[in-house]
Amino acid sequence: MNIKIIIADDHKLFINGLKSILSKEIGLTIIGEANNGLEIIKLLEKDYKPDIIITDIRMPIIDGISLTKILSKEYPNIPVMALSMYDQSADVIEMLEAGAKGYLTKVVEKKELIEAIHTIVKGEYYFDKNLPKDIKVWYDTEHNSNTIILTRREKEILQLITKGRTSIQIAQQLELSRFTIDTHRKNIHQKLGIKTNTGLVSYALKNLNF
Amino acid sequence: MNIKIIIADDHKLFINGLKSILSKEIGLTIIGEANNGLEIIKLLEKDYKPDIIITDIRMPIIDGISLTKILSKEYPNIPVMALSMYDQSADVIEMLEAGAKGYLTKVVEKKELIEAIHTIVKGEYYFDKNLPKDIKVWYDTEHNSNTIILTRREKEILQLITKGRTSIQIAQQLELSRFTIDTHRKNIHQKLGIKTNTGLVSYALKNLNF
DNA sequence: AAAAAAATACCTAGTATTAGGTATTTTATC
DNA sequence: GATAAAATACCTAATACTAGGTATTTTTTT
Repeated sequence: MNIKIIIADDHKLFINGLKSILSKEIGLTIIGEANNGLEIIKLLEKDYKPDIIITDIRMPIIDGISLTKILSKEYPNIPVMALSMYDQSADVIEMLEAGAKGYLTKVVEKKELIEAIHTIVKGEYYFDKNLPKDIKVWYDTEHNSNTIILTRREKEILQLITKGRTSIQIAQQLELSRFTIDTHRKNIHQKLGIKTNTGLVSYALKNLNF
Repeated sequence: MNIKIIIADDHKLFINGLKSILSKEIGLTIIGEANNGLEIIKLLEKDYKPDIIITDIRMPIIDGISLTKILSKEYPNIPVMALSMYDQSADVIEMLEAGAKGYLTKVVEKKELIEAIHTIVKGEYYFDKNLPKDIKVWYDTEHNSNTIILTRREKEILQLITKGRTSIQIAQQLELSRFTIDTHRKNIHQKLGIKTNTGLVSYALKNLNF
């Protein structure tokens, strides 16, 4: 499988370096590059279909964090990996909260970069080994990407959402309050990092057994 | 595959007859019966999961047409087949507009009944061969179950809906008015007989190539 | 038995979808 | 060139979802 990549960084030299590294790899193709977040969005609107977006955090016009927030809402199926100079927890956490699936600092070597890309495209997440290790713990408990950590109730409700039921219908069927269903919904959103109903259906049909 | 059936008819004798016929068939199980539409809904709320619902049109409390309207909205994945004494076009069309996937008159023989059940459970539709033949033509052009009769624009919009876009986002992307998108949405709803966003995603992922 | 996790319920406010219209313009097809 | 089909746009009102909370009870785990 050929992995299609878009890179965003305002340091053009860095993009060039990355391109020369990645273009030599079999199975990786850079289909687009951008110097800020807005350009990424424009590429996607032009129907570019990357398997992963690699982005810097600090960029003009639309920065990496804002970009990731937009992408994780509008293009939930395209994973974002941060590739940044900064390794402060605050940056990392902001990026991950925005929806990024991985975080590398620019000191990583080629091998780790490629491993990270493959890991993220597979649907898992990846953290730079140099990052403060509480980050991984935090992410695991907060998002938990791979193993489905939905509770029994949450799975039940997700299944009903997938079948097209509304919150009120689910509440009636399970003899619960509408508010309870909405709370579960929000928890599901948070756990899966998916914030829309349609995204949930899409996720459930692709990843779960229903 | 064992097909689970629920039957609704206010003629208890008829239900009994149907039961005795169907229960002898391998692969068919009647998991519930009801004497009116309301009872069907109650069964479903009790978590009965039929693969098909066979219903009469005229019934007390909630009639077959109202029932079908409710079901096609709340349980869009459970197909409804009408089994009725009446073969007037008006009845048939009302039933089909409500969302029924097939229509048999009670004069059909066992063989055709069983064929109809299998056909509908497969996701196709079925019409009694005795029905006025303009019905089938009407249904084909109106709903068109098998071939996708969505226009280019409609497909494009459905694809964006499946990706989790809102009407406003789609409007921005295609440089159209939000109202236009909503109109297309409604047309898609009507053509596919699916009235919810989640249902559309579900349909698109299962039946279309995206 | 205490702590943690899961499930429950409520609130407000904003945004989005659904359902019921009507109506004009553009593009294909006959 | 006429007709039909597709695409466009607008309106109102109701319903549903999303996002940000808080908070209690029940169940499980340690």
